Amino acid sequence: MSSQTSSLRDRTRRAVQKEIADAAHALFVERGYEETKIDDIAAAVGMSQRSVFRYFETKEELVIGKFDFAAAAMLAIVRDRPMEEAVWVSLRRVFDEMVAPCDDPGQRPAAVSILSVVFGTPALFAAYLQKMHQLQEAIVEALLERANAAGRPYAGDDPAPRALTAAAFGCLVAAQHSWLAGGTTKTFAQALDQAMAAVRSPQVPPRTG
Amino acid sequence: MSSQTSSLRDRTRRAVQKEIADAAHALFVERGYEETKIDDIAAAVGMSQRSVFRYFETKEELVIGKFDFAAAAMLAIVRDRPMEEAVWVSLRRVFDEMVAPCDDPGQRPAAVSILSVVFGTPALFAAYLQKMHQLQEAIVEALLERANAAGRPYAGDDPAPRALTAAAFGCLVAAQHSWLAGGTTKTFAQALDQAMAAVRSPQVPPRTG
DNA sequence: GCTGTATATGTCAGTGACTGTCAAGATGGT
DNA sequence: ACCATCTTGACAGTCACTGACATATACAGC
Repeated sequence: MSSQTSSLRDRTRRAVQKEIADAAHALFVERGYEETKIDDIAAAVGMSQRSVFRYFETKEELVIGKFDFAAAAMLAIVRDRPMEEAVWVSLRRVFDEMVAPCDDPGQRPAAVSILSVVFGTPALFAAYLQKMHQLQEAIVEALLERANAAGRPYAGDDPAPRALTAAAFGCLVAAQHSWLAGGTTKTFAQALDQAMAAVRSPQVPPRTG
Repeated sequence: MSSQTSSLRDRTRRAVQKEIADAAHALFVERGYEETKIDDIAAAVGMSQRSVFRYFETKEELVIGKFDFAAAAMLAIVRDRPMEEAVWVSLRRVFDEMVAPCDDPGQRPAAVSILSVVFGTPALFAAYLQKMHQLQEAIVEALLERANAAGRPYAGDDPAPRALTAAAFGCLVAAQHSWLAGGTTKTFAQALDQAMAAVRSPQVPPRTG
């Protein structure tokens, strides 16, 4: 019952998890998500089907589980941003966690292939939207706490924080869609900034043609 | 091969569909979605499991298929709104199709029970988000066509229409969530108006020149 | 009425994601 | 070396969903 932050067993577990996810990812890109059976993934890593499900609750988690890492970092960002900062700006900073892998030359190919599979597979996309919604709820919670700490709490039934966060996530997904559809020519940061500016332009709207 | 808008067979098919959906709905509310098997629904309407799947592609469609009706009406609204109207306002009018059942005393109990099941069942909620996203895409398409018809088309890569629509749908879902969580005390129209106002509060008409 | 064609339905077998269970094996601490 | 704990494979089972085939029912023309 050692409560180490990272025991040996924990580390090996993470390693095996990564190995399975990588093998699955490769197969998904190669043959497609639906066409790849759990047995194929199990065979690729030399395990039984049952053991794959001991590391991932569902097939979808093999792909969208990658966003769980970002989730923790995003919540930390909400808390660390200056309390006076406008919510919309803080949310944009939160999304930097999603932007980074897409615009970093090293991680970009992997990020694009993941997003392509997600956006190209209805079942996966539904799971992705759900995960974003969970994340959204957690961020709303963090925003409420931040407002409390700042001494200006929201009214109990004020829909503003939830609505703003939902709108921002809408922009995030819309930006991902546009960015992928446009052949990922510009940076994802640009696509996201444009989308978010279209909904809530800063004080002075930039020249609109 | 009669191409009537509503042949006898079409009508009986709709009737059977409604009968199945109603039976399923009752069982879902009574025992819960996951606990209700397709066989239970089939037995309730005196059919085989196979026949249920001839009327509904998936178990989820038994619930969220109800939104397909609204979808067609919503697209019509986009097209019928004055072309000068701000997109955000048109989207609010589009959502009237979702508001009506929630605020009409006659349909309200049914609407609330459906939304409760959807928001209370992760698998269903994921499917719901996906369906809203499909609807969203269709509405973006309609907005683009409307802009074309008005003589001021969007630039090919302008993320504004998609971002605005995504943000509006975010508000819709957030409002539904708040409305349900708050015990449906106020009207849903109020909840939605508040949410959408929080994102684009005083709709300042863009100074184009 | 009779017949041919299209549609609706039941039955059966099968796939694939996922779960519970149990026994055997590997591991880590003492 | 020993024991508690974790890990694994094997097996059987559930449930959503699909394809195939046979049968029944409906609707047409004659």
